[in-house]
Amino acid sequence: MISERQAKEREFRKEQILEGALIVFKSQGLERTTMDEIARESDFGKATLYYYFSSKEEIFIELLDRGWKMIWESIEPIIHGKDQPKDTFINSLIIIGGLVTENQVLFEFLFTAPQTMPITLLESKPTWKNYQNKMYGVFQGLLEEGISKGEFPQMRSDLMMRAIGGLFHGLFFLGHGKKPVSADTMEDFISDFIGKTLK
Amino acid sequence: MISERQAKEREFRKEQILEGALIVFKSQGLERTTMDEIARESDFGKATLYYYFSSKEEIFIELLDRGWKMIWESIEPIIHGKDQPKDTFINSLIIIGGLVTENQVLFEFLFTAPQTMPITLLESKPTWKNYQNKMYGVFQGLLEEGISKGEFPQMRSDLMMRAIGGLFHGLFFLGHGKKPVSADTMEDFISDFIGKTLK
DNA sequence: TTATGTTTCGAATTTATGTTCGAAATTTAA
DNA sequence: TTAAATTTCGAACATAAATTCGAAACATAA
Repeated sequence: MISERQAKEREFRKEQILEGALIVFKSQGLERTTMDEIARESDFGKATLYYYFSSKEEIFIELLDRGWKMIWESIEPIIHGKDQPKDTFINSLIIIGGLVTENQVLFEFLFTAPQTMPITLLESKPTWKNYQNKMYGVFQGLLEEGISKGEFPQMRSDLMMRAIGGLFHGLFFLGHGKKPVSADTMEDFISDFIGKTLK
Repeated sequence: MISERQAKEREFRKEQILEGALIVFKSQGLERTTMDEIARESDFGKATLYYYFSSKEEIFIELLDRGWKMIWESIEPIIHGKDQPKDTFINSLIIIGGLVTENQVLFEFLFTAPQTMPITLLESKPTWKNYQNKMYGVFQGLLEEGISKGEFPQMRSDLMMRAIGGLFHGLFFLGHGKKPVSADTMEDFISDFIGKTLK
């Protein structure tokens, strides 16, 4: 039988492991990350990792699930608010921008990990993918609504969605050199680019 | 001693191997690609691959080198032409767009591979990276020149470069689902987006 | 034809690393 | 205090896949 406190400690240790794993995954990617490195980084024995997680993939997936859940939950209230599409859209982007600057390492991982992931991990219909789909769906819906109401200029919303996906990606990488963006640049970027393009 | 014809045949076989490797790398990434698969795809024995290349990484690098060389050489004449910055800029993008639609598989690889690549492969200052840097440098230079001449609206050229990097990336992926873009979409995209934003 | 150079590849070798095992350490609760 | 439950982890195991080996096939040129 596990007490409340024990459960909390167990959860805390999971988080410690996830934190260490994030650092390694972010710099090495799924394949090149070894359980030895995660163990070293999180300061547990390698076998202990298997006490908390059943495999390396599970750790990876859990990072994505928790991260995307956080994103979704942070924009949900705004989405369900009563603002006009354009305001909802821009406010959501600003919220996400804020999260990103708070949490560079995590977000760089969230936005880039899916591209380096084996297809098998997508076929299991993971939780994080649902949140991601919901989010993209909402954004595209807002764009379309905004266009039909004349709040946005006439444009192909699917193309614009591609651009936005690319833009968020571009926040982290210039060209393909690995040079993370600063908080200021991020602010500038949103107000400058989104502002000019959509207003 | 190797005759001219032998050299050509050898080069041809290298190309066969690279062609097979591209298919596998593109769908599996560097890590999950096995020499067995490259051998099967290119229809050589596994050991034969080592006769032509010294390692799996070398094959990967050679694909990047040849690809980026091709991009650079295709825009170089335009860059050295006498057009105004804005025209040079847009024409270069159009050229690249053309190459991309001709060569989807290769370009998807060229634009996405660097993100999945171990840092060690970047530390060796590879040839392809030089071409890439030259290209980005030229683009940023054109932007700055165009801004100062009033051909482009006032903007922060470094931010716009980030956007452009992201846009090219976004051509291939919507969100993070692996759904390559069609040739038409690509056309639309360039004329629609670049047109609206820069003109 | 034959000797020399070139190319091919199946099988063996090596290495890296994900996962499991089993015993020890620690914590909990009576 | 002590026994049961929980947590920890070093060492062993298993496997996949990169690379090498060595011999055979093939081509070339005298």
